[in-house]
Amino acid sequence: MYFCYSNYILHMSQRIKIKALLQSTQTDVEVTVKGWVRTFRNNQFIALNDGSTNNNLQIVVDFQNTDEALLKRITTGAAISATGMLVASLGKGQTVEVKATSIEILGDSDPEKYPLQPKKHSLEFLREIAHLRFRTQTFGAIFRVRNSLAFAVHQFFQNQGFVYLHTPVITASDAEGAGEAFKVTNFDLANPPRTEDGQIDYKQDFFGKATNLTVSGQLEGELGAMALSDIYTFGPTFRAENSNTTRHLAEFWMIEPEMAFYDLQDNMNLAEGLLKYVISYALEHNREDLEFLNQRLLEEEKNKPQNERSEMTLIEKLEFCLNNDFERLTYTEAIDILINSTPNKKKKFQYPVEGWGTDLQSEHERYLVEKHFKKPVILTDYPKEIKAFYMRQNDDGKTVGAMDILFPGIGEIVGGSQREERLDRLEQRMDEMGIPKEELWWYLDTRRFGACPHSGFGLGFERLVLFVTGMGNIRDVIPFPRFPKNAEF
RNA sequence: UCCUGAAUAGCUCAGCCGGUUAGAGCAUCUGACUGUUAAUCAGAGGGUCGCUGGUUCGAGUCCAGCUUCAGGAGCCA
Repeated sequence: MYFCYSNYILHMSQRIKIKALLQSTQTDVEVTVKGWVRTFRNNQFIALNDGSTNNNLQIVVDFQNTDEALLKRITTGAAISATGMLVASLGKGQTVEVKATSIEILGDSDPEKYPLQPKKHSLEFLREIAHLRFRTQTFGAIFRVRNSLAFAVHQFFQNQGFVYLHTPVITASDAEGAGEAFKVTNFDLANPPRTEDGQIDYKQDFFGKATNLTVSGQLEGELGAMALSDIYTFGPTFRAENSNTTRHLAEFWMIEPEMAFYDLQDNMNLAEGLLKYVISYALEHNREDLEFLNQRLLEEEKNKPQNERSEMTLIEKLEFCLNNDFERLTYTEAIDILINSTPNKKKKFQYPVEGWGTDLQSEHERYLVEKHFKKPVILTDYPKEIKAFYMRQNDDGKTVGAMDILFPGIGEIVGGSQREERLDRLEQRMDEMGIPKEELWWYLDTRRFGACPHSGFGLGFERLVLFVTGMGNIRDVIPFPRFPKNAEF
């Protein structure tokens, strides 16, 4: 249904979303609202929320003229429908309220059993009741922001003529080396068919070969880009790593654009542009939610010692991110900075930075982003030994055209590269790294027929949501997180 | 997977050097009050102290193993 706010008010018989109502300037009209009771104060005031906004609508009940049995059923968590006059509020804390003429209980909520109380709950507890945590202010705000970010991602790419490409969720190639994959089979696991030498006989499996859930859509994405020019994927990705951290999930959503005729600079420009676009979109369209999350973070950090608190509030951090260019430097330059850094000289790093060639540890990345530059950093041109086979080899013979974007508090949010388009160089690297060329014949075909310079990257969607909402644990920014020992709900 | 820490009422936590009947705040229930903002006031109910074993006259407390959770590390997005 297409609508504007004034239309809303005219259709009195219809249910009105609370967001529209609170924005309305019209009062003294009869309205019907439906939602869930957050609290019922003083036998008189219902704080009603329907998820359209973080703010509650106050429903005033004439308790002296209302059936007592009905009043008893207005409990935290109950779904109700309320009809009454929208009036200017007599109390403080809200501009308008609804003076109810009738209240209907749509769904009771037994207060003895309903786990959510009108009080602060720990994020750990809410994680255990993830099916109900949407009903809290924090999670309502998080998932509205997540929604906006997802929409903005599509809008950013669509505005530039990118094609949204659906790469497969089930794949046969495990050659990418992007992490442990979950196996996909319809064998009876207790008794799988075996070959004569006792190996599991995947020829008899559903796909006639061993298959797994995708760990990346990149290789297929490249195939699309070699005809459509600019594509992006945005879908679920699966990693069977035994990762138990605040920034890893076994099932997460990843955005992977691939662009023909893009070099590494173009690639970085696109990634930085994307991040800034979606952040500004959220700031514009989710102001109230972000202000709530901003406040939540301030409250949380009150309990921390001064030196552990953020220098900027959440919203300041997001705005700062928009108003400053990301710092771009090479891996080699980063190593120089780290070697000469105070913590390295004072041996404060757990892993001392001794020289060129090793991968950066989290503490090194954090130093660069949070202490040295104090803004997002793009690191480029890593040693080829620590990067994937498909990255374009630089002329120096030791580095590749990789780029990682590091964000404060998150670490790596984007990982990408210019792709190696030269067949001989690519095959040579695959041989060196033990990647089976036969399995990836279709990938190599793009280098045989009309190869061209091209680039792409992967953006971890939940890490983006983590950054924008200021939350600390990735398990709190996806509705139902999957991680080792947990696939509840 | 490794390191550190934790697990006590529905939730958040206290419980000292091992010692009688395990406490508080909030929530819930009952009553009072009725323009409240996590309402307030009075009262009540609510516990296999994560699980299994061990030490001990005696274990919420000490020891071992396991499970789960949190934070950090690795793998990465």
